[in-house]
Amino acid sequence: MTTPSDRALLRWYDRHRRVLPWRVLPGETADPYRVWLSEIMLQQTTVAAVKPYYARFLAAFPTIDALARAGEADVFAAWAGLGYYSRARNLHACAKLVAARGGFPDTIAGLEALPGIGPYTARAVAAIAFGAPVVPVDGNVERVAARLFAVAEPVPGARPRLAALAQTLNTGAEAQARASDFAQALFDLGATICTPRSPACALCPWRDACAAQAQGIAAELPLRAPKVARPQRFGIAWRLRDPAGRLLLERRPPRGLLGGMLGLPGPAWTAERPDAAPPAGVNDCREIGTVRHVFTHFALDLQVFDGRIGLEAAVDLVATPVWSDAASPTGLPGLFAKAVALPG
DNA sequence: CAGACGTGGTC
DNA sequence: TGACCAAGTCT
Repeated sequence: MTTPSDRALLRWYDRHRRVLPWRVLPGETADPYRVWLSEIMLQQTTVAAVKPYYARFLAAFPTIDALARAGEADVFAAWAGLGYYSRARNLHACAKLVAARGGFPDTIAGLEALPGIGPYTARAVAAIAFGAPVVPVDGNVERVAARLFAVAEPVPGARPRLAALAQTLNTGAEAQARASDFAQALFDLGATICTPRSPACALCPWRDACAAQAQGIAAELPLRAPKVARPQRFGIAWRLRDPAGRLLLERRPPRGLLGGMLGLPGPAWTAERPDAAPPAGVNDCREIGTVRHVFTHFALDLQVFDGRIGLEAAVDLVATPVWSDAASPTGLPGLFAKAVALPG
């Protein structure tokens, strides 16, 4: 067993670093706005899923000022499909604050005080955009640390210990001098070598320093607390058109599930299959099919119905009616995009 | 502090 | 097919 060498990791990074849209090339200066935007999008979200959203977002909102000036509905529409929609609300609020103060704060405390920025993102932006010598601890770094130090305690309980161990990795002179590269080297190591299922230990620059590799348990770490079962829920969604053929949508409440997003109207979702009686003022009701959708903490069977409705009845049915002229409206979260796309 | 909070890809 | 997981944060 050796000690994990910051120099060895950086040498590996110089040869194998991923090229990503939000990542600058060697010698270029990072733009805090782009670093921040990418970090928010990447929270609990894969690189592949983020790439097209990042490109569209940057085209629509090229600067923090452009984003700050944008309308809330446009920000939500650009985020639709990416999930965890409180990120979009906090993103916009954060942009307004940062634009008003003339730029991002460059300290961890200053960053963490902003909406949507927690311990991880504050350190990621501080390291990547401002060169602060800190180790942002995400799922990748947690996994690397759990294996490197053979931590057998399960997460999330082991999180504080893993974070403390991770901070010991950047104490070398090269890691201090190249804080941005060092943080991203840890991400890349976790994403391409020290992967969750079948780690490529033979290719790892820290192979000789890895306690889990020495014990032959690298692939088993980190241990996780047992998951709770996902309950099943049922719901109904109405695809109602007015006499002009426009589709009735509603703006959902700002907080909670799919908060702030557009959706199809329908009764609250329940643990039992609901009665599909059409609301008052709905005519020519017809069942189209069922959409199955899995959220983080429950699964949903959503029965989809078509029908016709008048303008007055729509106001009674929906708190905030939004009429869509488009044949297939965009800007909907995944669940309602599926329901709208259901052939019928 | 444990639970809420989306979605799509992988094995 | 289903369980797991991905650059977490908020309450």
